[in-house]
Amino acid sequence: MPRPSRDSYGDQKPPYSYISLTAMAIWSSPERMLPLSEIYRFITDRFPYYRRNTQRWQNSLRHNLSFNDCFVKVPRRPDRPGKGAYWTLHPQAFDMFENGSLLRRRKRFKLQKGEKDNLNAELAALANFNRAFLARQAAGPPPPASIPTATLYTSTLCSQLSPEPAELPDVTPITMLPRERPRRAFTIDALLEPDSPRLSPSPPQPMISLEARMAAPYVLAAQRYHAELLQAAAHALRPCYLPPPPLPVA
DNA sequence: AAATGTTTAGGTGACC
DNA sequence: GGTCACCTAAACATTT
Repeated sequence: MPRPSRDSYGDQKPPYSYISLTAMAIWSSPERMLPLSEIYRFITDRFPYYRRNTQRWQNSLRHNLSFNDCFVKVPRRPDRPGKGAYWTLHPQAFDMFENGSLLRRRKRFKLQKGEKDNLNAELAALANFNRAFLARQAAGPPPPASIPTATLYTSTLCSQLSPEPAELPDVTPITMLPRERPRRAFTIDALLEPDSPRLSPSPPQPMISLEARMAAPYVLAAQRYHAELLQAAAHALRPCYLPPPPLPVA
């Protein structure tokens, strides 16, 4: 399917659903996650049809973001304050679309109750951590006894963080992914685990491995997000929790 | 106050 | 006719 260029449908309504348009917008961003305002901007930039009646379609779009499990709300980083959260695609939602087409989904993406609860708990913990981080910054360095529970949560991430991931290849926003996708649990811990052997099958199959990597933009974005977050946290907490940096060798 | 997010409800068209 | 995906409207809550 051709990639939609700017104004590719003129004033005509494009044949994409709001879910498709939103996925497209998210997919086009370097971090594979966008705030609502940027999703709006992506759509109005490319599809003049949506420059009119903005209240109507934006309400529908927000409804879709909340209603559909395929979209995941990621709390803002503490160092990027602003209104609203970031939105991303659930990693397991990448094969929603039939034959890589955004025109129609194969089936509705629905998380099971347990999966949804886990995800919500993780994201709530992340949001709590952000709040605690901001409060801590406002109040100055805290005494060690006051580590919030969310720090425990993130400390488990520390040991699992891999180095800064390499940049993803630029992926055309209109083509969705082939079959292969990660099936790991959608918890922050699971996301930060190194790829399982299943994703890098033996004997090695470079194409599948690459596809698998491309199919997990949220994983990479989350890794980057948390690496930066924890770096900032470590920096802020160093006076209390970390040994001083080694003295330079004379 | 405005933007953002959630939820409920009703409707249409395609498909089986 | 039932089911599903999708669209629209609206009321309300939350956040900045």
